Amino acid sequence: MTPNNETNNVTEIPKQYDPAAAQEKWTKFWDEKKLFRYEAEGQEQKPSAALEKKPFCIVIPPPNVTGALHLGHALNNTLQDITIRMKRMQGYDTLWIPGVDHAGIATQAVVERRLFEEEKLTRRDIGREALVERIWKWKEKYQERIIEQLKGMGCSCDWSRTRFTLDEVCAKAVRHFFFKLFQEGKIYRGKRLVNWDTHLQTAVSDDEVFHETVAGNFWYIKYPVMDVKQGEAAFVVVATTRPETLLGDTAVAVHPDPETALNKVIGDLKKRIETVPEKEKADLQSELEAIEKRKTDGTLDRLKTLAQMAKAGSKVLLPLLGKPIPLIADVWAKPEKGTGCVKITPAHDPNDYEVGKRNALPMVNILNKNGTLNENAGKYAGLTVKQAREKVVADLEAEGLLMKAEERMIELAHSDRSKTPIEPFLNDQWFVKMDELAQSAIDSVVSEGGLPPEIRIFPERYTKGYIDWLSEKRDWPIGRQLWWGHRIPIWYCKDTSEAELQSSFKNRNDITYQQDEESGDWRICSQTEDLSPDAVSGHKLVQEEDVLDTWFSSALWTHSTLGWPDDTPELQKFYPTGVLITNRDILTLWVARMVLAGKFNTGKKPFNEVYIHPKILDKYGEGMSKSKGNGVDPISVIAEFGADALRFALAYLTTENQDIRLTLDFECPHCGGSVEQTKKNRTQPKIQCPKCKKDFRTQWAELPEDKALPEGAMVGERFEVARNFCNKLWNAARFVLMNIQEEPQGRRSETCGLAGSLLEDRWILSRSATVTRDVTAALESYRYADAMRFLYDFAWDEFCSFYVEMVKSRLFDESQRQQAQTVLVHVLSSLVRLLHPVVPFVTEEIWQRLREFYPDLSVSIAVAPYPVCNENAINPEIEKQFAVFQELLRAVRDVRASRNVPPKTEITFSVRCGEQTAKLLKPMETYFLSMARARAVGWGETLKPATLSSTVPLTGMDLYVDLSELIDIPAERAKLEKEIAKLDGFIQSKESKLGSDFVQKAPAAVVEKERQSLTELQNQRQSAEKALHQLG
RNA sequence: GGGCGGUUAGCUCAGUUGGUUAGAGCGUCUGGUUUACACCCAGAAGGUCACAGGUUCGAGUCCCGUACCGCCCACCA
Repeated sequence: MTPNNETNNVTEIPKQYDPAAAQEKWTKFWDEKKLFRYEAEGQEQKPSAALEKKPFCIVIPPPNVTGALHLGHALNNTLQDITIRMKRMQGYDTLWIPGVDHAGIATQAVVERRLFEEEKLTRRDIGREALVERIWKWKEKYQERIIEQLKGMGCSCDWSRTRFTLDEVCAKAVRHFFFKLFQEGKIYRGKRLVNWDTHLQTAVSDDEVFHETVAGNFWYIKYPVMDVKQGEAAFVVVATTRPETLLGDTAVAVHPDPETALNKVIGDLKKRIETVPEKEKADLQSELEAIEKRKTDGTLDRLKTLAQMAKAGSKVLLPLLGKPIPLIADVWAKPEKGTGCVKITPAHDPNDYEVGKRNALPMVNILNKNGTLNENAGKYAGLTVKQAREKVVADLEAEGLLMKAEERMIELAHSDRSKTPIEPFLNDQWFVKMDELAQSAIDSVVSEGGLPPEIRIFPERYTKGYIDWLSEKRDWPIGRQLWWGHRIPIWYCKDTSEAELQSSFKNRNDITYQQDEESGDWRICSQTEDLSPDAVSGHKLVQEEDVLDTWFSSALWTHSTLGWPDDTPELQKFYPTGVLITNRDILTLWVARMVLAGKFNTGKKPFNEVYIHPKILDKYGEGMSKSKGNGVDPISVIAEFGADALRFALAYLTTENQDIRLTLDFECPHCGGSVEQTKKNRTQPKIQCPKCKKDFRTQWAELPEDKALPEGAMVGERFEVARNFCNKLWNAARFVLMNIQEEPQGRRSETCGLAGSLLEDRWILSRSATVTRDVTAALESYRYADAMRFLYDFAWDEFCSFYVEMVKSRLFDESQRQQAQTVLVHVLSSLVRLLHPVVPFVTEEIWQRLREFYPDLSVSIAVAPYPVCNENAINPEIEKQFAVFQELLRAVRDVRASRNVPPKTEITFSVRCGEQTAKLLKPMETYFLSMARARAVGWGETLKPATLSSTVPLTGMDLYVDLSELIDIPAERAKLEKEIAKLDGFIQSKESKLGSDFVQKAPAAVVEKERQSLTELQNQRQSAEKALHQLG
């Protein structure tokens, strides 16, 4: 019986794997079979406690609904899917919860920007409700898109549990969290300087601020001293880059003890100069000199006088406004900087704010929310900051109070959203006290008494940053001046009393309230329902306008998605979750807060492990982001290469300490030419192909005429490699399927029937077991690239290039066929199951075709048992023996290729070798014939080369290839001479090594190894020498 | 200013606790219609492991320094 008879449909297997078809088919199949769903209740056959599977849960780092996913997200989700699929196959009860994040600032900004671009409307034009409605629409659109992208990548999430950080389930958790914090006194109201975007009229976070160096000035301004006494200075001079802020000054400060402070700075600087590298010394030295000069040029004396005056209660006159303000002594004024005196503007500078608090200074806000100056600025009210600055400087000059102006480059903060300068602006703000909470999150990652920490972070080096950040224990500002988010569940009530509140809310344990010390107003927090304005009779309740920081809700993600605060079966089963897989820039903002919130709410850590993966960079080494335009849509890669290729490529590149650099280019859909992706064209909706001059569209196409153009795919070498690998696997499976059609032996166990005596069988089984062990270990410790390399090399170099090639002849031999099939199927089955977590579609396709022959295989590879390493099959001796065969085969092929033997010409060869080796290799003769078209004619210790043959000295053997008329004697001689020269080099270095201290000092085993190696080299040299003589 | 990572073949990257002659893919070159696969097969060329010092019998690997690239955090009257 020959393969490929007409009774079987395997001949229909296409030569090329078709990713699109497989993706569509198996996505649907998995969905229909509900393989990725976890059903908590209503299950017909509830497994007994003993049979209940161990739980393993991952919650997705919810992508922002600001836009579609790029390859960075693709990486993140691929790694999660690999992990969850492996766990599922290993028999865990798995749950991967998908979802998206409302991303307050970013999403509102995107929608607002669009509103303005398209309709020239601002949010104030349409109002809170209408804006929020629009953002919801945006969210619906992008959530759908994101979920589609995740599904397209093959993510095995339980889609029925998709969550959104603003949905009811999450909202409930947020309210409970806030209420609990408020009740325990961990939430308070304070002042905080925010980055005010005067264009968008919103506060933006530090992360959304970028600094740009602009040309500016350093102005020296004289503040006249009031009631000058004998020996006192008439002016205090301060230097500033922002003269207009003097309108909000409430003091001028000088250091209380400038001499000591200055000496300390000088001392520190001197110490540093000694330890610092040479090239930095010069700069520091001149800095030191400049500071030391202050002691002699009168600066210090003046500061000392001013310090005295400050202590005596001197006042200065605020220029332009003519307001008396105190001269104060405060350590914030550094005698080594500027003039040594500093103006204090508590409402517009974070440091000044602290000074203001310390010295009980008034805080004068001079800004309106739109960036113009307010009534506190006197005659400057109504001007923009820029206009005010010019006028202030002019007026100061006119009054003779401007001492000088220096030119200087200034780092100016700009809003990333509107690209306009940021104004620091002091605002009322809600805070969470971090002391205890932060400590609990630190404790979780610190190992004590040699025990592993509660939460392990991979790679370990990230633990430090996490701890350092938390150790600062800076209170967490949780309010945002936005409309998109969870509204802070606080209602203000004026002029009431505790008794009144008690009677209004009696028997309500979901209401709690506190009185503001300053204003006497009451703040009422409601855990569940929104309070109506007349909830307290005779008073009007007003809800807080601000919403909560996005991280406040995402901090709850691990338990809110599982149903907290309710004690759901899911929460009981899956919390703490297994691992959190995310990227490094949110380790603090998100991960740390999840730990502290999780512990605060549930008493338990939110996850056992955290894995931080690398960042995807473009060819310029820049991270992918929407704003830069270099974010590549995974779907466009999938369209070109398939989801499996995308996933394999990304996992293959996920190494421990290197970011992933991807060079991607456009492929012209018209001529197929490659168009380089540049910084310029990567944000354009359409591009003209430089070769065929035709236009194609990109992912940014919006206009109908652009969208009508064909899209240029994103191509990259790494994806090609991965696609080729998938295709290789596909074809290996195709070969196996074409050769197993007759009577299958039924489902075999992992080991039985495999104890064959053939070298190649035992070799591939040993290799398969080793790879199973190594891949599993690598994936379990998040070494994805290692795992991929093991699989790639095994599948391609060992299974395909050797085993499949060798097994061919046996498949045609009735007596050997069955054993060959058994091993072949066993190894393929292990291989596809090992690969399934990475390349789910192609492996499912193969699996389902295998099932046609082996019907008792699992219904889907997604729930098939993950291979377990059979330790008994691992045999290093066999692997060594096989390596001898490989060495010889390679040598024969090399002789053929380098001597230009025509491919069809059969050659003969003999091998001088020991009895053991001969016994080993003789049974392999058939493979030399099939794999190198070379016929073995002799094996033995005493063989000698024929005159017209090529000699290749190998490890413990010499290969003689009979070349007859093909021989080129001078060329052979040259080859041998070159070989001898090379060997001489090695021999010489070995001999000198063995003649040195090495022999005494190195471990005996290493020395012995070197001796053997030298002997081997000498033998080889001798063989080459002999062969040279033979040639005459 | 503090912290972290990187520098290995033309390109993109591996390289386990120090131990024979430093690996892969792509690209290049040679040859190939071998019945799984041209998204393939066989073979070859290509490296002062950034630079300088040290420890060691032995350094890509450990230590010190230098240069360059990248990231994070803080600060900047």
